[in-house]
Amino acid sequence: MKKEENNIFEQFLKKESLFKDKKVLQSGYIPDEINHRDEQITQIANILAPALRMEKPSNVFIYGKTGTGKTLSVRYLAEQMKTLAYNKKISLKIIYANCKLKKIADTEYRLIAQLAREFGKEIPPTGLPTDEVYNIFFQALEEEKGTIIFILDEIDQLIKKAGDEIIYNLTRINSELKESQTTLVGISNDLIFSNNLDPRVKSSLSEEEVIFPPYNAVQLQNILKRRAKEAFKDGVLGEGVLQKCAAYAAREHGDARRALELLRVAGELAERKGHNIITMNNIDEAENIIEKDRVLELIKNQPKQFQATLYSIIINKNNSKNKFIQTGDVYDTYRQFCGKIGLRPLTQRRISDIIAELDMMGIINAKVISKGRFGRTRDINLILPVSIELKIKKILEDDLFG
DNA sequence: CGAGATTCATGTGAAGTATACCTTTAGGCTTAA
DNA sequence: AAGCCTAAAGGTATACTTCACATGAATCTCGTA
Repeated sequence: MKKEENNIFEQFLKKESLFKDKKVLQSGYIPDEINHRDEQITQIANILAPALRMEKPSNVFIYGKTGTGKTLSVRYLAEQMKTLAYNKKISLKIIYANCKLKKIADTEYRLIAQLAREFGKEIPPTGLPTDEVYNIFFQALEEEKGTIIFILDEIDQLIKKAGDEIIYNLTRINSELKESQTTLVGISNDLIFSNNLDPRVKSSLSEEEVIFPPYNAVQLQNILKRRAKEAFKDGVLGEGVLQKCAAYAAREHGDARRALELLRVAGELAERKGHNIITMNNIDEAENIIEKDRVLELIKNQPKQFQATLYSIIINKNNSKNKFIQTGDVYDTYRQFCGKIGLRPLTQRRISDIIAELDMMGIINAKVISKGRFGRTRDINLILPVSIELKIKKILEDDLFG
């Protein structure tokens, strides 16, 4: 421990970064130009353009799987419209809300409250009658005196949880407003979910529809190439790295977001190891890390009861060696476990729901099956690699006992 | 032997309860004139 | 007297519980060949 050379961070600084501009690869980044989405962009632009002439644009419904550029394209257009409106002094407000974020906009109340907050209204997280929130919201809209466009991302999640009345109300608000007009832009990952909608809602929401098809491997490569050029310094990309990245992502319905993340993490990995070139191996490692991080992060943020339930499932899997884990078994271990750590046990009814939710999150795989004479149950499986499973177990133990 | 009844272990829907938080309101206290 | 604070009253959303009924295929039952 003598001089600055021995400072551990000294080495870090000396090491030359592979990145030129890392944020280009991060998820919120909006590039100047969007590849392979010209058709969709002009389509949406044409639909929304009337807003700039103070006319009401039609509502739009946008479909497409994750990472097909929906959010990106819409935000890109929103930016452009905002600047234009600002320059020409047109009264136009565009509000973006992601309905998937828990505790922010995943129920009717929260969504409306969140939207109202965008107008600078103070809304408490709970306590107000929903009508009241609607009133505040309505008033905020009226005060705006102009065209307002709502972009509701991942709207399918919201509707699945809270029903389709919200959308109905939102579309109807428009006819009651005097000074302002609103347009809804719904973005959905789920292509078939609109079939379950109330027909009234469906017709009012999808006055126009735009579909974002998945990128194919070639398109992904182009996107990656363009971004990589801005993000990395010259010559740090190993042979075939981009291709591999693209191929990985194309395998999963052409998810560009994933491809970019893969590339970024691979870059970080290579950098941390002190390599000055990114290799195919880094991509493989990145793939593992991303998946692991996603799951671990998800699990860490779960409520205690969810964690306890998951823990019981893992215990059950290791103990019984049964090919099938049943709800009843899980519940038994769960109860015991609750006693051990002093957690008030929930009913089986609730645990059943929790298991279903864990399934939705993709942490476990639970299928309802009937076993004839032996009743009916969920057949629960952990779908994660063992390496992650152990880590999860550790995290849960830390969280639950600590 | 096969059609229909039975059965099990849990799924699932509806309605009720507990909790946490919100606003409003009224009474009591403080303060300034 | 006006202003401010506090506690109580009245209300809501959400997570959870309670109750009751629904499921669906392996197994049982029993009539029939």
